[in-house]
Amino acid sequence: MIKMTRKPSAFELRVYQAVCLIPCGKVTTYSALGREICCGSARAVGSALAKNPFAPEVPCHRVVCADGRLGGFHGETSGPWLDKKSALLHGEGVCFIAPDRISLNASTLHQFQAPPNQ
DNA sequence: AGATTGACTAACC
DNA sequence: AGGTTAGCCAATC
Repeated sequence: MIKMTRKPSAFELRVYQAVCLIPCGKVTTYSALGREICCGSARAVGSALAKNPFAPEVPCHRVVCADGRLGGFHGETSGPWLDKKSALLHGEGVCFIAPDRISLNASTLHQFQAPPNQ
């Protein structure tokens, strides 16, 4: 049971909102998210998602590690939920290079900022 | 208020 | 190529 004794902080809400913007079939990394919203520490982002009070509302499964691994899901770094995360990403058209690894290509990674040059 | 942990990342060996 | 160490930011104890 995830602790939700308090309402999410502004920082966490920022993370949830950013994740919510990720379109289907694309993913983002904790660091990329952190850089976009505030700081650059993926830990803060991951920590926020770990509490994720908006489970199905926020497509937290679209957030993966910078290495291309899935990272965690439902507050667990391993388990049946991780399998679900991979299944969701695969179902959305994400390119997998391994059962637990996805291809972090420009087509797979979602960019928050619109392309500056085009 | 201080110390520890956490869905991370990059560097080093 | 794989395991360990150090760095970061915010939340929780």
